[in-house]
Amino acid sequence: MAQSVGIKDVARAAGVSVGTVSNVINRPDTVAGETRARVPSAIERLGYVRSESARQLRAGRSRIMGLLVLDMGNPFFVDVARGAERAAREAGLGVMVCNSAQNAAEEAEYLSLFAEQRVRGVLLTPADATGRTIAAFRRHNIPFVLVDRVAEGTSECSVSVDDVAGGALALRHLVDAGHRSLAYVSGPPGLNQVRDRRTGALNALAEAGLGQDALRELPTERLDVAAGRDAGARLLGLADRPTAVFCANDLLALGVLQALYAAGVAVPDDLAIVGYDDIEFAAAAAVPLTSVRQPAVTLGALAAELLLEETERHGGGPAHEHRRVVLQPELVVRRSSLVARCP
Amino acid sequence: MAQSVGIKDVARAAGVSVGTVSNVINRPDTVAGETRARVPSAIERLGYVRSESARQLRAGRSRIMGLLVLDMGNPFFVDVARGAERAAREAGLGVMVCNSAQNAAEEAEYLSLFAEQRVRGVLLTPADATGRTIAAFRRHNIPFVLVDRVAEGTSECSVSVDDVAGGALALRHLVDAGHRSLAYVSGPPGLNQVRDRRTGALNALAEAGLGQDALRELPTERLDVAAGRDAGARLLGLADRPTAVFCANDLLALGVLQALYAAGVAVPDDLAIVGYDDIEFAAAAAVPLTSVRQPAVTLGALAAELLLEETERHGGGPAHEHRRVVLQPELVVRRSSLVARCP
DNA sequence: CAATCCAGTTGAAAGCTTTCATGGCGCGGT
DNA sequence: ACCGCGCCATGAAAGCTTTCAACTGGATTG
Repeated sequence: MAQSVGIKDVARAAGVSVGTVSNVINRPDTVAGETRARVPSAIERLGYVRSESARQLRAGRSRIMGLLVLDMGNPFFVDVARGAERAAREAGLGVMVCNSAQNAAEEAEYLSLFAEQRVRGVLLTPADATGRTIAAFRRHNIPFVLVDRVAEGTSECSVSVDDVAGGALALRHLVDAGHRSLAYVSGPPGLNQVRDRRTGALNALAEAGLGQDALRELPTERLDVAAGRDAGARLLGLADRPTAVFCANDLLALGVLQALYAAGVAVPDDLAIVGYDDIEFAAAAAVPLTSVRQPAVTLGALAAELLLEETERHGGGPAHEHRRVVLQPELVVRRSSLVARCP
Repeated sequence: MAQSVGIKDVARAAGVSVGTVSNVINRPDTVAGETRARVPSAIERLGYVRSESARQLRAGRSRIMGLLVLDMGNPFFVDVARGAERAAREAGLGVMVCNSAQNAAEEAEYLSLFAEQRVRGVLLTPADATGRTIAAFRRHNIPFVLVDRVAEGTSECSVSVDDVAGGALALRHLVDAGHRSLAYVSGPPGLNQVRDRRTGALNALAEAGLGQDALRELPTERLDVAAGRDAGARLLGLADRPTAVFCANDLLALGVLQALYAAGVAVPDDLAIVGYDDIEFAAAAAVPLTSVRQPAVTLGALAAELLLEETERHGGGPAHEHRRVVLQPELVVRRSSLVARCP
C-alpha cells in the first residue's frame, strides 16, 4: 500500500502542485516559507518515499558507484571498500561492492550489471591481465578508476601503492637490524606486485652493499596461509638457514610463522619475519607481525574521489585530467622483527 | 552516446515494434523464429543496454536485496554475504551489502536508502536491542529476514545458529579432554549470543557433574583481539590458574593466545583454548585454534532463500509462512585443544 | 497609470521499459 | 466459401520523478 504513494498524492494532500513538492524536496530555497511548511507534514502523513528508480530514469544515470574487487575475503579490499564508501557517501552516492573472485567470467557478468544500472562509474581491480575487461568498460562508456593497479596510458585514472618502495622499506629494516642472510617468500611469480616488491627488496640490498644471493627466493603457488606454511617448511629445510624472511603478503607470513612455531623456531630471535599489507590479523598473531602497511582506506577514498571528479563535470569546469596516483606505504614494526635480545 | 540507445531505436533498426523487442528479450518463446532472429543483431550493432531503472519503475520494485550487517570487517559476515549473494544470484537478484557498524543512526540511514530503492527485501542483523529498527522496517512494508537473531513473534523469518548447542559443544570437548578447571572469556555480558554460549557451557558442565564454579567468567568490553589480550593477562593473574579457556569469539581467542605466548605459557600443554566462529584466521594462528564453526555461508544462503520465498508470491501459491530456522554449529578440533602429550 | 519585473507556482513533457488489449493474417474445419 | 480460431505483432498506456517554460499576482519603476 504505502508503496504506491507518489509525489502526486503528496501534492494533492498538501494542496500544491507536483512541481512544488519536488522543489520542496530538492530545492527548498526556491519555495515560499508558508508553502514549504505544508509539504513535509503531508509526506509524513502519507508515508511517502520517493522512488529512486524514477529519479534515475529521469536523470539518465544512477547514484551508485561500483567497486569490483578480487576477493571480498581479503582484508585489504575490505578496507578499500570502507574508504570508497566513506568518500561516496559524502557525495551522496552509494557503493555497490562486487566480488570478481579473480574470475573473468564473473567480471563480465558484473560489467553488464553495472551497465544496466547506469552506474556512475566503477572502481576496478581487473582480474585478467589481458586488458580485455578494461576494453569492455571503455566500449560501454563506463568511467572507471583502476585500483591497486597502475594505468598504462593516460586514458584513465589509477590509484596504487608503491610496491617497489614497500619492498625496499621491508628489506632495509631487516638489513639495518643486522641481518645478512635473507629470504623472500614471493607468491606466484606472475604477479606484478610480487615482482615490484622483489625489485624494491633487491634495491635495498644493493644499497647496503649486499649481493643478490643474500636474498633467497621461495616462490609459492598462491598468496594464502597454506602456501605460507609450505614455504615455511621449505625455509626450515634450507641449508645455511637465513636469519630473516620477508613475505610478499601477510597471509604468507602467518603461514610461515605457524610452521616456525610448530618447529620450535623462536621469532624473532632465531628468525625475523616481515609481512606485507598490515592486515588486522598481523597485529593479532601470536608474535605480532612487522608489516608494510598499505593505506588501503585512503586508497579507496582517493579512487572514489577521482571517479567523482571525472564524473561530476561541474558545468563549465575544465575537462577532467586523468591522473596516476601512487601512494607510499609505511613500515609498521612489531615484535616479529625486533632485534634479538639476550633471551 | 551509447547510453542513449533505447528499445525504440532497436525496434526501428530491426524493423519491428518495441513490444516485440521486449518480448524477444523477456519471453523469446512468444516470438516467431524469423522475427526473433533479427533483434539480437540490432541490439549488438547499436550497443543497446537495457535500463534497469526503467524496468524497476515499471515493475514497482527492484531486483536487489539488501544485506545489513554489523561489521564488514568480521569474517563471519563476509561469509554470510557470500552465501546470500550466491542464493540471490541464482534467482537473478543482486545483493547490496551495507555496514551498520552497530550504529543505530547508520541503520536508519540505510533503511531509507533501501526504501527509496524499493528493495525486494532485507537480510538484517539489527544493531539496537530495542526493536525500533524492526518496527521501522515493518512500518515501511519492507520484508526482512533476521540473520543471526531469533525472531520473537511469528511475523518474520529468522535464521540463526544454535548458540546454546555451540557452547555445549565447546565445553563438552574440553571436559572430555580431562579439564576440570575452566574459564569463559565472555565478551560484553549484554549480548544474547554471549549469554547463550555461556548457558550451553554451563549445561555441559552440569552434564559432566561439575559445578558452576568450575567455569570462571572473564567478561570484556568488546569482542576483539585487544579485549582478548587483556582477558589473557587477567587469566594469567588468576590464582589457581584454569587449564582450559573457552572464548566467546575467535578474535578474543587470538588475543588470549597472544598474551599466553608472550608470557611463555604453552598451548595446549599448559592451557587449552577453544574459540568460536572458526574464522579463516583461526586455522592460521601460530597454534591453530579449535573453534566452533558456524555455517555462515549456509546461513546467508538460507536467509536469502527465505526472503525470496516470502517475496516471490508465485501467483496462487499458498501464503508465505514465517519460519524460524536454527542451524547447528560444529566443533572443529585443532591443535589448541589437543590433549597434552609428553612434551 | 502603464510597463516591468520578480517571486512563487504550475502542469506538461521527457525519460525507458513492460504489459495488454487490439487487430491482422493464415489455416483448418464445416 | 465462410467462419472461427490461434498465432504473432503492434502501439498506446502506465509507472514516478525532475525540469522548465509559462503563468499569476503583486510590487516597483518610469
